[in-house]
Amino acid sequence: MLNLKFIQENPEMVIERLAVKRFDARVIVEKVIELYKRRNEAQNEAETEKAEMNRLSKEIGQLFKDGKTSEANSAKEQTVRLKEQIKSLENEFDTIDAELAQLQVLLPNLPSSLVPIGRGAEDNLIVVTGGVMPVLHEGAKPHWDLAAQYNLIDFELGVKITGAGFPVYKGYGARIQRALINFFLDQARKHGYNEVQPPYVVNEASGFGTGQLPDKEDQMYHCGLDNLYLIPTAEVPVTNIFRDVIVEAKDLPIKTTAYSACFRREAGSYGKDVRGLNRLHQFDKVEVVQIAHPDKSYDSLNEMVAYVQTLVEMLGLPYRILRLCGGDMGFTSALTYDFEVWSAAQERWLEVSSVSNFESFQATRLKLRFREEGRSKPQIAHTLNGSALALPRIVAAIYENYQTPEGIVVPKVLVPYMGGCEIIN
RNA sequence: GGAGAGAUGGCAGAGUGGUCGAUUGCGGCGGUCUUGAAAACCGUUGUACCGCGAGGUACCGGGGGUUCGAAUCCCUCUCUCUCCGCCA
Repeated sequence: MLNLKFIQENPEMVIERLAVKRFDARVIVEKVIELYKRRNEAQNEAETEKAEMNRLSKEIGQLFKDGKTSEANSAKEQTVRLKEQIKSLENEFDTIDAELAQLQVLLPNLPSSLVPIGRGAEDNLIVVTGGVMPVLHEGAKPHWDLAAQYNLIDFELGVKITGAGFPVYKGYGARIQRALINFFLDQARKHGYNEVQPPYVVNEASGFGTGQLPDKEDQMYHCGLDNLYLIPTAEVPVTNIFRDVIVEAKDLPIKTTAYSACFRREAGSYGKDVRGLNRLHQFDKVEVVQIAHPDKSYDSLNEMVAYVQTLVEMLGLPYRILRLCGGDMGFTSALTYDFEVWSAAQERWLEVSSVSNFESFQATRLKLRFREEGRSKPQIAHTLNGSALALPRIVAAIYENYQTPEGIVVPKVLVPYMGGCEIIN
């Protein structure tokens, strides 16, 4: 979330930048400024009275000690009125403070100056295109047919056990999942990411820290009895490792990776988007997260984009990298690059990764700070994350792009992870 | 699930109504000493908000209460630990 003082000091800039995200912030910003001022006034008055109260209390204590009971008792009478005033000022402060907190979470993050103007997906900027488009043989099939033909994924069985969007992977279909997870984790480790295994269920504070709550609870599965949420991405538990933490500047950037299953309710999705592996309620993903110095966070972002690029290239998939326009970006992001791979039988691009710099937006919520050498005060850090990578659409593209009349060829880098299997048939 | 104990600064651990933002130890930082280091000794060492500043306010798990005054007393919630039971 945006810092209140920052909003108060730069109202026009906030309104202007948020217009890029097609968000009209004027009413909220003006309200924030007004409330902020009133809150400060209440705080100042309350604190003045409290200082007086503290002074009186000490005096009364001393009077009792000295045996001057009647003087002490008359001083006590003075405190009655003070107490009332303090109480009412504090109530006012609390009320305004709560209103401010509510407004504060309504404002999205400011987009970086690199963000293209635009309304939706059609306005995203293609910054890189790579890989070779495959030429499929006659009778090539979409991945859901291939999955059935080679007995790799059983969608109906998932429906029976749980419901739509929870497929059962079988045989080589299961093995290639595990192969991809291990491949991605090994690559991340080679690029300096520390591997962790986080919880798949998080509490409210964690959901708030990364920005899923309070607004997007309908996208997460909720365990009502315990008031916990199934994670929609490992970003949530991994980034929350650093909630309420002050790190040393010399340790930045802190690079963490984790595999997790991800759970998304995907309320409102329908049509061809949900066919096969295109959109699932449970899927596997390896995530990379960085905690960065504010001066260096865009270096981190570029590094992460370059890293994800190596992954799709090693898998030999045709891909493109998009810089998301203001209208298509997420609420919490300042700059986002999406990776899409070509799914040759569906003849469509599938999003497989989203790499974002959140700047101080999440870190402000998380109270994630760093301390510079010397005695300077802690400052808010920057956070970034990216999928590296999300499995289902990668699997869909591999099945479709690598299909031959003889079977599905296993990408070279995965063969060692598949016990030497070079073709699935 | 049953019974009990507890939650204090980076960590350990005192503090049961006032001078306690909090004894002390360890760790960290600075210094003395040393060719250098260690040891020893001395000093220093939380965070947030308000204020140009001097300074003020808040924070001893969260919330509420008693009191002129609460880390300390009361209520409540959450969490942790120990033992028993169950179980991967």
